[in-house]
Amino acid sequence: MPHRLAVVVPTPAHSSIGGRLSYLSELPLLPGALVRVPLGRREVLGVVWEPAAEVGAGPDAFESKPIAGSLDGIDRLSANWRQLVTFSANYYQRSLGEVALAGLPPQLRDLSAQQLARRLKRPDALSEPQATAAPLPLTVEQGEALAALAADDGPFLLFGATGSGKTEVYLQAAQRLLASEPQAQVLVMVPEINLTPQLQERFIARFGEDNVVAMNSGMTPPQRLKSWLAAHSAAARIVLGTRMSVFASMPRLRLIVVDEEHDPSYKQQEGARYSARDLAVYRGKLEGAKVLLGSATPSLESWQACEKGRYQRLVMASRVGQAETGGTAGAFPAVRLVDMNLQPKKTVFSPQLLDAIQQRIARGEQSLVFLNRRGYAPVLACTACDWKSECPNCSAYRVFHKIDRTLRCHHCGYTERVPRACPVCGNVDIAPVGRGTERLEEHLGELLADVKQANGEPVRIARMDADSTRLKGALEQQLARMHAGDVDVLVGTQMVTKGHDFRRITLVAAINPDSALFSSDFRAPERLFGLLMQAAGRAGRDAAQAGASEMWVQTWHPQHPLFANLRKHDYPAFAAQQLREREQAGMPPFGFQALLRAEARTQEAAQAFLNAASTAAQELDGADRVTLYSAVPMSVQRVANVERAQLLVESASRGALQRFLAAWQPVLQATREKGLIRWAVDVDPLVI
DNA sequence: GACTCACTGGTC
DNA sequence: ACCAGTGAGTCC
Repeated sequence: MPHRLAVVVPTPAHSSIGGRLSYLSELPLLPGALVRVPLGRREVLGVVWEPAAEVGAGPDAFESKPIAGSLDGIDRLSANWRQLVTFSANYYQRSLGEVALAGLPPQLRDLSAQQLARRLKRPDALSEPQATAAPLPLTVEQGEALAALAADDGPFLLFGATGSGKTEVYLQAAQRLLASEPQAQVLVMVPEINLTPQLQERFIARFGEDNVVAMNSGMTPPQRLKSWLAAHSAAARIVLGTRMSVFASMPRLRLIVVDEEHDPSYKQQEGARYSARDLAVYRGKLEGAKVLLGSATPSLESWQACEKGRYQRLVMASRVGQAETGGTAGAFPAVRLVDMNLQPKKTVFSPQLLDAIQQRIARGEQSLVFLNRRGYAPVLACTACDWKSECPNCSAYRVFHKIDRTLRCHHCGYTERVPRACPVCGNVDIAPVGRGTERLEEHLGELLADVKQANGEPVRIARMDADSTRLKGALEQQLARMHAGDVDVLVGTQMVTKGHDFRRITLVAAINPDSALFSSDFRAPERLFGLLMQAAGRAGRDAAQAGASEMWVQTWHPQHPLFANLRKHDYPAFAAQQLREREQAGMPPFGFQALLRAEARTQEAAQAFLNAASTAAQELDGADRVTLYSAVPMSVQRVANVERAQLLVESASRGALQRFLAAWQPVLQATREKGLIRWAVDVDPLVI
């Protein structure tokens, strides 16, 4: 046993063994090698992190165990990959092992050596890559974007209007790269699993099935292992995945595309809370790969980076098919604001909007109506006493789902049949309050009951949200119905506004987007503007109908400045206005934030931990360059009977914040509080 | 984080 | 006597 290995294993940062553990090995395994090692009574997967040392060279404070085996059949992970993991772990305050193992397919851990060997041996049916689709002709703007991409190092922000053909730019950028560098690999990230299939189809059509693999959490473990191995061996040229794929091992990575880079899904919301978009930029620099971020409504962080010259902006302002005919912003749907103050009380669909929808039905065109709330009603209430459908485990109401007569908590999942009578006073008259997509669909059905299509058939209304698409294949089926023109009006949550290329839609309506206008979350306006622009982009994608397309917004605040910029489809003006406000307030991207979150049996315990951590922090070097706010309950204070609180840390300097957090870590580990369940640091949080 | 162990309180 | 639930401690 002459060699000592430093191995990272999946342990949390706050567990006294968050760093490297040392094991013994007959062979001097090199950094990046995958090993199976004993940890307590279990056996876990680990990665060798440092060159092997002779036994006796280091301190012998504890008894090192021998490794249980090594995964010889798999190439070592590269120095770049390990550096990406090291940076991520440091930046997001997590252990090396947790980040490293999160980037590896779970089956590597579970399979025995023999099973794995069999997997590796299995010959891939190496058919000739069959690319069936030819590149599309480029617009002038697309051509210019590709030329700029080739001429510089980046990172690049492709600011392209919806329908301007960003995907074609990604495809051809990949194509040009692969043509000039036969060994190169490309990583393409998308925000949601839902968006992978259609993009995957386009990439497969262009590059052939063998060259493209997908990576997302919806895949089965064997599929994930297969994709990972294909990327790791560089057999797959293109990896298409969700945020987790930023950690895909790709030895010849030369281009990273982050589509819809503004999308909050790129921020992991539990465990290691990394931003895949930000890590993509870091990884590009590290590996010498170009980074191309794309969006019609970029994050203000990326927009500001362009203003400062850190990112290079590529602009595609016109829609494909309109640029050539000399069309301008008129090609985008006209924005119609409905002042709800002027409507009769309790109006859900204003008469104007209803009329516009009916006109579409008569012309055989489709409409899309969205409301950011699923279920029938967000609350059920007794009309006699003050009972409301509160969740017994959370500080939130359970949502009424009429379809199966249940009350469901959207936070902890607790579900019950709707009571026949009020559980407090016995009154049988309990009523839904407010509305979700189910109720909206029902209401619209009543309003349009007598309306007929041109052929005399009744109107077809469909609903699309997380509930209606839960079953396997349901989403595909609903999308197919929509594309086939079997639906006249589609009611849905914001999921209907993302990505899908519906050709026959000429009207999009936001029923009640006002809550975001006055939210305490400083990013709410940014998200709303993006959502509405994106939704508007669903309308009039077929050039012939573009002129008659409309985006309707029902609001109680038609004078809000956000809508003035929306009318003009003027993202740059909106961004400039928001950035001025952010700068004055010292908010991101001008200031930097981190949250310390705590979960405990009681709210007092959670806050006591945070306050103790805060007090201890005052003693640290560099504490004068950060601001620590007081502990506050989270907006949903209790989930599944766990009380939650958080503490905000701010600094004008990213570096100062990073240095402070690193110094704080051991203090946090040493802070004990009775009743505390767990805690975590969230760097660059999206939701405060 | 995953796991074990020791201890508690409730039940037949 | 036998559990489920919980809190504390360990893991190279």
